[in-house]
Amino acid sequence: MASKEPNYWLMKSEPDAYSISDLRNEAETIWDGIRNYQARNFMRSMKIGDKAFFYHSNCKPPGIVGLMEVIETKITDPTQFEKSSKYFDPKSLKDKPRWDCAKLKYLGQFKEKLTLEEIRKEFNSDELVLVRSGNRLSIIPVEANVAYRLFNLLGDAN
DNA sequence: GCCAACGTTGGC
DNA sequence: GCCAACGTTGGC
Repeated sequence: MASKEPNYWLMKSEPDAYSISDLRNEAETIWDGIRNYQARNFMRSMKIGDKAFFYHSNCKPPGIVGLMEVIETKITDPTQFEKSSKYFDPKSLKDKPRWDCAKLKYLGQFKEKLTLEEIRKEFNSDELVLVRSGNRLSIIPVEANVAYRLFNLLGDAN
């Protein structure tokens, strides 16, 4: 059976909390700590083999820094049950977890960060919701044609 | 530090 | 079900 084209995503992380360097060192990670239903639902719809742009948020300047691949899905987020975690959710039940996530593997880091400012020059908010002012969604679907244009802007990866 | 853009919560 | 109050995200 021929493999399907991957879907593309953009996933935000504050580099102070978890950066592309951290992922490069660990090779793979579960994307835990998502506590927004829309973002969770997007993560639920990820398929193994999908690609995701790693976006550094809340830093100067924010932008796309690397590329990842989805290697596992439907993982219960363990932090929801950890009392000491900032992501602890007292309303989540062990036999009915509220939060789950995907596992991502490091594919590469781009030689140059593609900044939000540069992305704004190329895309409007209908093409890529990331550039909508006030956008807070931490996991964003990316249409294939938008992904190809991003790759053109990004150039080579290491 | 400010604030726009939401999502969530809870009273009614 | 409405909506005011509140909290969070994240650019600037």
